[in-house]
Amino acid sequence: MKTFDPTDFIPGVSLDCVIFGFDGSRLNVLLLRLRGFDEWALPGGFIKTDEHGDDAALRVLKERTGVSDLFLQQFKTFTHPDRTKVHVQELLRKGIIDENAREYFTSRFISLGYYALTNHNIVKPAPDYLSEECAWHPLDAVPELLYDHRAILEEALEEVRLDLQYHPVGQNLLPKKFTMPELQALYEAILDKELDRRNFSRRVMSYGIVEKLDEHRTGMAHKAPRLYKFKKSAYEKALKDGLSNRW
Amino acid sequence: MKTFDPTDFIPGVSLDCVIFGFDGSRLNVLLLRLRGFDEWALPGGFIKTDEHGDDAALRVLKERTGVSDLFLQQFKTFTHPDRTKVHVQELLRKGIIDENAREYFTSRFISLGYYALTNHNIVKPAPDYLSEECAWHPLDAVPELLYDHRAILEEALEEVRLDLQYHPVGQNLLPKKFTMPELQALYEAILDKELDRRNFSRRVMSYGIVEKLDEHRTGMAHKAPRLYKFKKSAYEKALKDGLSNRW
DNA sequence: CCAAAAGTGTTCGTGATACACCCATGG
DNA sequence: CCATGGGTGTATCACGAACACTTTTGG
Repeated sequence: MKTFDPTDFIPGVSLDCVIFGFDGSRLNVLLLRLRGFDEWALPGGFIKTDEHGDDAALRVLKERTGVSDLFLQQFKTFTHPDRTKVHVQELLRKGIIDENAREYFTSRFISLGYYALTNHNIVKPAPDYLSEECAWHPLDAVPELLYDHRAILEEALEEVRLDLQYHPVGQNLLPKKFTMPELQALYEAILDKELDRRNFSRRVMSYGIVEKLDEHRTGMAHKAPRLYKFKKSAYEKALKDGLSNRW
Repeated sequence: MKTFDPTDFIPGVSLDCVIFGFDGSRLNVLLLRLRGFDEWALPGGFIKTDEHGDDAALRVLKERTGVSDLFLQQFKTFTHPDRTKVHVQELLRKGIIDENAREYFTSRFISLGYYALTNHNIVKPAPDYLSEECAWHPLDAVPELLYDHRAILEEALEEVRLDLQYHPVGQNLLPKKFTMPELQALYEAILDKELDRRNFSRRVMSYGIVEKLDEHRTGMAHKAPRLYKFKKSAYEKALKDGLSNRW
C-alpha cells in the first residue's frame, strides 16, 4: 500500500461517513479502531485536490466496504474549531502518522458528514492504514468514539429518520426481492419504533414504489411470505420528488 | 476599513449566504455586485482560523445586513472542483483583489451554504470591500450570478420549502404582532402557491404556536384584521422537534 | 351602501389507526 | 394439529380540501 501523501489532498477538510448497515433486524454502524486506541472512529478520509466531495466519500465507502453503488447523502458540515483537538495530540504521540503527514494532521479540520445506507451482508469491512479493526456495531451498543464523531453519528441518524418521512428507503438495504415483513423490519429499525403490519403494507403499496411478485419466500417456518421488488423508475422518482408534501 | 489578510482565514473554504427577505408580498434575495462585474453574487466570506463556521456566517450576515439575530441554517456544502473556475480568472484580471490575497483567491474553494430568513425592512444592505452594490432582488427576477451561486440559491430555496413542512416560520420575518393574512402571505411567497385562507388559519392555530391578541390592525381599508403573536416557547419547541412526523 | 377583505362553520373525502379474522407452514 | 407468523378486510376518526355566508371597514 502506498503511503499517505498530504499534497494529494486539500488541507483542513476531511469527510466522515456514517455507514448504516441493516442486518435484518437491527441497524448497525461501521466503525474503525485506530492502532493503539481504545476508542473507535467513523470511516473518513480526505478530498483529493481535484476531486468532488461526493466522489471522495464514494471512494472512502468503496475502500471500507468494497461496495460502490451505495446510497450516499451529504447531510452537514462540522466546523467547530476544536472538534478534533481532544484526540489529535494523542494521535501524533502514538506515532501512527508518517513524519511527512504530521503537519497536515495537526491543523484544524472541518469535516463533511455523509451518511450511507447499506446491507450488512454485502459489505466486507476493511480497515484503513491507520486502523487495526473495522467492524459493525449495533446502534444501541456504540463504543466511545474519537473527536466529535458521536455527535456526527447522532445527527446522521436524525437525518435518516427525517429523510424517511419523505423518501423511500430500502434499495441497497434489502435483497432484490424482499418480503413485506422484511421491509417493515427495516423501517422499524431505523425509526426504533413498532409499526402496524397491515397499515404498513397498505401505505407502502399506496406509494406505488413496490411491485407484488408471484413468488414466496419458502424454507422458513410458518406461512411463506410473498416477495416484492422495488419499481425502479417509481422509486427513483420518489427519491427525487419526495413522497408527499403537507402544504 | 482594514485590508484583507488571507492568513486570518482558513484556506480553501468559503461560505455563501442565501439571505431571503420578505417584503410583505414577495421573497427577495440579497445580492452583491462586485466592482467591475455585471453579474451578481451571494454575500459570502471566509472562516477565521479559530472560528466556528456558523459564527462566520453570522458575522457575514451582520456585516451585510446590520442585523444579528437572524434565523440561520447551514444546508449544504458545495464541493465541485471547478465551481469557481469560470469567474476567478476574471476576478483577478480586474485587479480588485489585493496583491497579497491573489494566491489565496486562486486556489480551489469549497463553500458552506447557509440560508437565512429575514424581514426586508429591518435590513440595511451594505456592500463588502469587493462590491459596489448590495441590493434585494425578487426571486422571479434574479440576475446572472457568479460561480455556482445560481445553483446554491436554487438549493437553498428547496431547502426552505422543505423545512417549512416541519418547522414553523415567521419569527424575524414578520413584525412582533402580525395578522393572519400577513403570515399566510409569507407562506405563499415561500411556497409560490396560493393557500386557502380558512384552512390556513385553522392549521396554524392547531399547531399552538401563535396566540390570538385582543387587538386589530387598524388604519387600512376594509375590516381590521386581528393581531397575533408567536408563543415563544412553543415556537422554539416546534423549531427543535418539528411539527409532526408521518411514521 | 357597496366593494373588498376578514372571520367563522360545514361538508366531504382521503388517509391513518385500530382492530379481527382467515391462511399457510414446520415442527 | 397447533403455534406462529403472514395476508386481507372493515369501522372509525382526524385531518385536509373545498366551499358559503356573515362581518367590518373605508370610500
